Amino acid sequence: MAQKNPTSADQLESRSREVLREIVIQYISEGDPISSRSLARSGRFALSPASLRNVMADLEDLGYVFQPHTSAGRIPTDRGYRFFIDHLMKSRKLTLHERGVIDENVSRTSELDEVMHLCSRLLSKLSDQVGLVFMPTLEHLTMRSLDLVPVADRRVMCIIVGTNGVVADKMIQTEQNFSRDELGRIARYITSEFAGLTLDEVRLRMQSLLDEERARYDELLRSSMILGLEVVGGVLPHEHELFVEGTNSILSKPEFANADAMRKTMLALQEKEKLVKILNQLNEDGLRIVVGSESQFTHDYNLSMVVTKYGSASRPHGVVGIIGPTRMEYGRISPLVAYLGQVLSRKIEETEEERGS
Amino acid sequence: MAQKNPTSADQLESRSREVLREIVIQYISEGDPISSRSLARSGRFALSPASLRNVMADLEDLGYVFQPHTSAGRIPTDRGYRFFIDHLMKSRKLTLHERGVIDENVSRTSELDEVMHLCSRLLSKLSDQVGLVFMPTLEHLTMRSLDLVPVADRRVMCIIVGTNGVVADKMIQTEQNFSRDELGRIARYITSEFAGLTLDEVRLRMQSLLDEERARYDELLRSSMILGLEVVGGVLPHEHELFVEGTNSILSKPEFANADAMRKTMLALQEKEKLVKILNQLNEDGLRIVVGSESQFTHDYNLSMVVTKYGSASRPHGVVGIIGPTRMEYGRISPLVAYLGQVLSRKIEETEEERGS
DNA sequence: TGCTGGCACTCAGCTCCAAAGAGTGCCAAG
DNA sequence: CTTGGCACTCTTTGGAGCTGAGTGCCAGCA
Repeated sequence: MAQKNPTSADQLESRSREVLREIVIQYISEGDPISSRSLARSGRFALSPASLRNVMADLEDLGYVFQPHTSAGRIPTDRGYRFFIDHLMKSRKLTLHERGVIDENVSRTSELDEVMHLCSRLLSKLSDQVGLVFMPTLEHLTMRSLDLVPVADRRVMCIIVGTNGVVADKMIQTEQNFSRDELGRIARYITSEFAGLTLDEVRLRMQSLLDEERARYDELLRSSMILGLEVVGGVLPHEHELFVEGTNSILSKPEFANADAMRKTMLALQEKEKLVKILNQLNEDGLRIVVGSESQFTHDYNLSMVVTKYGSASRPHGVVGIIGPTRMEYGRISPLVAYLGQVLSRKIEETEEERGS
Repeated sequence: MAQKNPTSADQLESRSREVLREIVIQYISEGDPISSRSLARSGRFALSPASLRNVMADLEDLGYVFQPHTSAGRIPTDRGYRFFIDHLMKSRKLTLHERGVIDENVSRTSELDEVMHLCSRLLSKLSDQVGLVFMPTLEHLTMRSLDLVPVADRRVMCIIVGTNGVVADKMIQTEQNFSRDELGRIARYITSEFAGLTLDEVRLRMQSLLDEERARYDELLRSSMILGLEVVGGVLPHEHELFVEGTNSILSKPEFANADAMRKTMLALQEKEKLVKILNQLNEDGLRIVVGSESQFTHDYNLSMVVTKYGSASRPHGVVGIIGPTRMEYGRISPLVAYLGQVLSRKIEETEEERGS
């Protein structure tokens, strides 16, 4: 019997823990409700099915497992998964092969944008789930230089290079027509004046400079600020960029075998804004696993996420991870995500150093 | 009885034509096999169901319709659709509303890339199908100017502006480190030397210039050519860009209600390379409708396309259209696609003129 | 000759039922 | 506390039977 109450749940009787673990593991690999007999057959318990049934009934009372119908085996609840993940799971190490594939691929690319794209593809492929790489707002990006290139009548292409190697580009419409030389002068001015600040800070200072007395008679200053605000002001194209790769792989999962579940899932994955919101809310460092009902987003859909933040130690950068059915191999996927987080972070630090020198 | 043989099919007896037309129209709107009775009920024929059955049997012999099983009504075959499209279909005019939505939206955007994106969204929304806009290779793009911006150690951002307003950007790795000034000089040199040529021609001339005697001692020339070839040589990022918008909408079509069809369809839509290949093969001008089995791509999937080329009169540009289940309202969708093709073309011509002046 | 009503036939889809199988819960005995 | 046994529940599967929609064909009629 369970002498623990549901609220102080992290101390299940040792036997119950083992049973719960076995249920989750078996369920993850089979996908069917787990019966007392199949637990007994596993050989992991010196107990008869009847005894296991008692334990299972307790686990059900505590809300860790449930039966889809009276005469069926047990399936872990989200709560059961949670407990499994927090206390029972043993992460597998990465295989040499996985590590090799990642290292090799990543070493071949140098452009940061590409690396991120690559990572989401790799994640998707290696985990057979949907890979995510999220590159958060550039508000905190530190500007290293700005370039302005005339493209057409009153149309200017802006290129902002950040200290962390991220490059943002944006097309803007200008009020007046600037010549190539004027644009060059303005860009040099802005670079010299604002390099080293975050875009947020740049925006603030530009605004205040524009309000100052000096802007009245300093033509270069004024047009620079007006143009600059245009650049920094709006949403940059790369902002909130979210790579979602491998939606296919999720289509063949048995939990989405019926058309309705499939449709719902696909629609959910298209709602990037919602996803971005959730990802933005993650504020702990390290690996984070969100199980089904724990999040607004994954709530309805039997979806879970395994994600981690990446970025240089000094400056958090974004979120990388996978999204897939709640019934997934957390033990295999967690180290994968963790490793890719590390790889991305290292890559970013490398680029920063390179630039620093 | 049909006195025509299947091969000279475009001259069906007038009555058969009407029946086929009615079958296709009804089937498109209902989605269920069409019976002789429901044709009779339509009031369009002064004939009894029994007589219509005879006509239908003829149409079946000629391969225009088929029965999913012996005691079911008739469904058009791909061949039936083809005949309908070529000879029987009456295109509806665009509604004021549709026209309004398109005009208003398009007039609000000026950036060409954005316009294309917008068009695929509009198409998808207005047709409730998957919208496509395909921007073909830039090989034939005429270069107006080139800019080179240093981004990091041996990394350079290139911006090519075409005479038609298309802007391509690309990040390249260089052998040596160029200063901002050097890059500026190189860019100016290339622009002055090659503006007005297509990228293909640019590539050729650069290669031959590099092989010339002069390149031995003219340092600027040599490094310009090496860098330039790097820029023009590889595949540019925008090349083959294909916007696919509104995959959601297809998910709720009844023909994809079962999970398997849905999965296949989604997978098909992800295969952009294949799609690009098909789109590239379209070489007729004007509206083109590809029905199911007529194309490699749409073969397996019950998919059809309605597409048209767009671009200025002088220079074809790309392909715009929709993709959806074979059972779709061709009469409503065709003018929509045609109109969007016109709109895009006009937009492109406008940008060219603007630049020409 | 062409059209039509009638009729036999086919077939998908639904409901109903029975049997099988998988599992559970509970109890009494070890 | 464990366990074998047993009754019970519930899903799944398959078959039988019925219904309705539709067809093809034929014979009679204009």
